[in-house]
Amino acid sequence: MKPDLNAAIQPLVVGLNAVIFAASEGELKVLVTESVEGGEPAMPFGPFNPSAHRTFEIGLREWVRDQTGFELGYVEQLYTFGDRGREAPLAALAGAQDARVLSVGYLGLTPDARPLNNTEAHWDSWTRFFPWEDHRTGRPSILTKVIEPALRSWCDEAAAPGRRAARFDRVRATFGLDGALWNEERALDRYELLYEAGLVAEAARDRGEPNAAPDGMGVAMASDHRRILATALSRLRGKIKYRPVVFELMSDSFTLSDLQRVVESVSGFPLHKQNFRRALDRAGFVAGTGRVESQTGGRPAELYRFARENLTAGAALGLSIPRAKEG
Amino acid sequence: MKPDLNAAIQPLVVGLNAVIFAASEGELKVLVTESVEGGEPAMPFGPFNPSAHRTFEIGLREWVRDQTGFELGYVEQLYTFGDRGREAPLAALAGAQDARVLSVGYLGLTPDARPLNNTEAHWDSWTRFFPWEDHRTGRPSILTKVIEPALRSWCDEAAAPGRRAARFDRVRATFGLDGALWNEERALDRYELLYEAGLVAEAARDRGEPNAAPDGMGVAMASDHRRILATALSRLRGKIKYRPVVFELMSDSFTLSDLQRVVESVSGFPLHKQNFRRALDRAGFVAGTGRVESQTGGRPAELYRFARENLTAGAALGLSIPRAKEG
DNA sequence: CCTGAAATGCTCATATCGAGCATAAGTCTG
DNA sequence: CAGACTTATGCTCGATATGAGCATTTCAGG
Repeated sequence: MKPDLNAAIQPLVVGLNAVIFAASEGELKVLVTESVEGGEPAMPFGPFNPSAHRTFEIGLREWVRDQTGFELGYVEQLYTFGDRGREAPLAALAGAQDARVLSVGYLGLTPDARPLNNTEAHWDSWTRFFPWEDHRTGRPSILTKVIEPALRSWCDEAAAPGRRAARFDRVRATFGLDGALWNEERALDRYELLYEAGLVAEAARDRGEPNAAPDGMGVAMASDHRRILATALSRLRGKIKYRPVVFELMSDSFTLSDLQRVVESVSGFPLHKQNFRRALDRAGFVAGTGRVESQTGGRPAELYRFARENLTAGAALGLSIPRAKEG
Repeated sequence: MKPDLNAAIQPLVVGLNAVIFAASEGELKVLVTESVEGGEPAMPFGPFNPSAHRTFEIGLREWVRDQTGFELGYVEQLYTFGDRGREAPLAALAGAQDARVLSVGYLGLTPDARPLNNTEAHWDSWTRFFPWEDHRTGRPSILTKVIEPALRSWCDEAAAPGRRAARFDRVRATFGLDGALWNEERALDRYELLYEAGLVAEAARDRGEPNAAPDGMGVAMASDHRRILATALSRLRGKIKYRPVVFELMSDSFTLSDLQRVVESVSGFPLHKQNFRRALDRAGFVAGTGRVESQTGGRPAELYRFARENLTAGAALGLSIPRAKEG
């Protein structure tokens, strides 16, 4: 009955994975490193060195600094990935053999996409990896033209009628089909479902089969990095609603339209401008600075700043996301 | 620049930690195992064996089955704990030496506190460990009599005036002092703050000092298990609001008062009965079964069941928590 | 000075929320 | 067996929040 931890000392490597988001020109970007051997893009990751680092976070910050020259700001732990089968692609990337690889994923946010000190890392819009998640200019055509038909036939492929129905229920809820609502927070569920249905390139790759994914399904990433990115996007989309984390993505002063563009880029939906402002106002998140920004193309906009001092007072710490009618 | 994962192969043990909640008689209970050597209660935990288990979840389920005879139902990953300093207490518990110990914490929910097949594990109300979190019958006196004064003087202990103010802001927001609202989801923040302020027994214990915590601050647990339990409680309190997870704690049929009691026990607050029902109703989460339960002490209550079939249809998947005025 | 583009201000109908009153249907007590 | 008590359940009302859209303001540029 007595647990014996020593029994578990086996080849085991813990990696740290960072999904780092920044906003530039109203677009949410992610820090991407081109992988060394494969042609697939990856995100900053590296070993956790237990003798050097007192905590994961310390290790991560050092790691990211070394690899990208970038100093992390806000950081939170995402998820720990430990399924067998992650080794192969990671070993290819990093030279580790015969060891089980666990990764602790972290989400990092930072005000702006500062230039990087090396050429292997760059900022990329997340939409490259998840084109079906961007509804800012209407429902993406890839959904209607490719994904929905493919998923429907994937449902039909199931053997038993019961399993067909179960598959379809899942597809329906996840992708907002047949009247169900599209929930932007379920980005991870959608990616996992697409993987299961073989509609993203990683699915066949991980089984050693030739690519069978349709065109337009976004750029595949090394190992399970795209899954980790989906985890981060889902988390951020959820968190933004109940913690004022967007401001971690903004610089010191910004116009309300800037802020709105960033929130839209995160959530993937257009917002109703007036209602967005009203909500901000009520929450007391922002305070005017008196200065204005006149390069707006129209009436100059007042510059605002994040009103940290009001935070403890207010009740709700979330940003309401007043979706506009799609368009 | 090329990451070398092999460099990180060092004594490293990954443990799995399970926080298992069940509801019995309207109380949320947690599965507690008495630790073998120390006198402190612990929660089921054990090594993750990478060669035997394809995923954490599989390892965890097996582990819990062996250790408690209990079959897990709903399970979700909580957090991975990796700070240095966790080894000492864990080594004492489990005989591991000289290795860095990481734990992947999991939250498990199960309908009812079934009897267990051994005497080392039992169900315990979470309130034993966090008495300050139970506001069902009003603000707990330990808050007013012990915690608030102690925290205020902890604030004053800070050297610089700026640090005093920062401490107080944190205390105020975390514990809902001076007009700020008590947010039940911040149970983890509260535990961590109490730890930092030396008000829970673990704080002095981990530094090898004699206990300095006031009486009534709940039962200390082995290693950082109480922190993990706080993480689980926070997570559950949050999750209940946007996913219908409460039903994982209910048996097949239940009265609405049963359900309400469980939600109250989770959130630590009394709810407004009529509004709670209205919200349930609107969300379409429950369906009447026609049968009634007459052992209520008053008018018999209809028995309801979780209406899984309505789930995909509805928009909001959360349970609204209409707090009643404290009392 | 007229026009287009944003920014900003305001209104209105509707939905939701917090609170409390009222009624129903059992058990318990004398 | 009536009346008290207890819990379940139904319903209403005012206060707020939300979704939608119209109106006005203030720039830049011809």
